[in-house]
Amino acid sequence: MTVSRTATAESGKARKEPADGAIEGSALQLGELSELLGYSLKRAQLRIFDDFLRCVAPLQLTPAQFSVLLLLDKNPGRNQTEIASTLGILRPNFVAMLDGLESRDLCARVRSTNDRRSHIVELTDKGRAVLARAKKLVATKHEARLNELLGPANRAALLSMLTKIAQEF
Amino acid sequence: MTVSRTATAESGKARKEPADGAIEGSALQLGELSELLGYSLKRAQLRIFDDFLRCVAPLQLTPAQFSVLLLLDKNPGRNQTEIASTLGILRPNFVAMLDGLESRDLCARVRSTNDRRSHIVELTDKGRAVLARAKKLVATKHEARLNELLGPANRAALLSMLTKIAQEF
DNA sequence: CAATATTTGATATGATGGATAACAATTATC
DNA sequence: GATAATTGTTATCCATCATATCAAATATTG
Repeated sequence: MTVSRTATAESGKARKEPADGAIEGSALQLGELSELLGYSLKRAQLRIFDDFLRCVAPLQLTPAQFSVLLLLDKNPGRNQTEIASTLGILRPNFVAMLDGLESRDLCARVRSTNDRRSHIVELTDKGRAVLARAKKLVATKHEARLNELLGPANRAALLSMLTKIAQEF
Repeated sequence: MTVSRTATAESGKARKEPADGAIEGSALQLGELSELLGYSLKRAQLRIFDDFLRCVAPLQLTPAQFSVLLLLDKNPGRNQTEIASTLGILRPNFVAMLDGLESRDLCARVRSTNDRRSHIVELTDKGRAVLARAKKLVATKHEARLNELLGPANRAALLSMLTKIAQEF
């Protein structure tokens, strides 16, 4: 869409009228943009990711990294291809990502004995510990704030619709 | 998060049991990932943008370009900084974007007479025509399909919540 | 079994979006 | 009139995403 982080401007300064049709000094009219679901979707997503980063900042985890750790925890014994594809990450791009996590000793590649081509990706103890702390931060800071804003019922409805779009649209 | 376009894998092939704990051959467990709002948000956003691109493909407009045209139409007489910042685009990045639209004769930069630093960005006639066609495509193909999936009431509720998150979170 | 095809992780590379610093021209402020 | 701020622009960097290709290992097939 567009919809970058903020790109602040309009610090509220005095304007003079421009003689042509525009209402100067005022905020621009979003118009039909505010009815475009994709636009609000993108802006909301950026906000949520920003807040996620803030909440998990002490652990230095991005949303993507967090999702990998979560997946590793729930799915032991899987190889890179399986993990990556489940998250919609292309195999080539997953290599550097794993390198990052492995270099921090959050997970480890282990050669599979069944298929010596593949690397089983395992959570390390440190990875489990970091994941546990991250989960707590996400739950108590990030998701809790969302619950506060929307209310539990609305939050559930929102999640349900988003999942439906992701799966069925 | 992660959440790329598709990165298809798992083309459904025969597996053999791995002797360790994992249930092979089955899809991976998303686990708590399916409760993470940010995750669903990102996946839904990618789906929506993909569909938008498909629907507007005949006009070769990205969501970002469409949002610019919409904004220009509703806000004549504004300069680059105002347009860009409203959409959350950083001024430097908006230059190339405008270049693209201007080279296709969808809009034009006009030196302001009041402030000769700034460029007023105007929709051209062709820009207006393309925008009109784009609006129709978006309404009849893209948004209509969403309405079909969610129902009008749910769609409105979804939009409302996303806007709230974008504005208040 | 041998030949061929496929899969896995990896590398290189390109395209795109987003962010910052710096600059010339212009305007605002003091 | 000197200094500061703003506008559009360029250059540059970083991250994400996508494709082609490769060697090693495995699967398939004749």
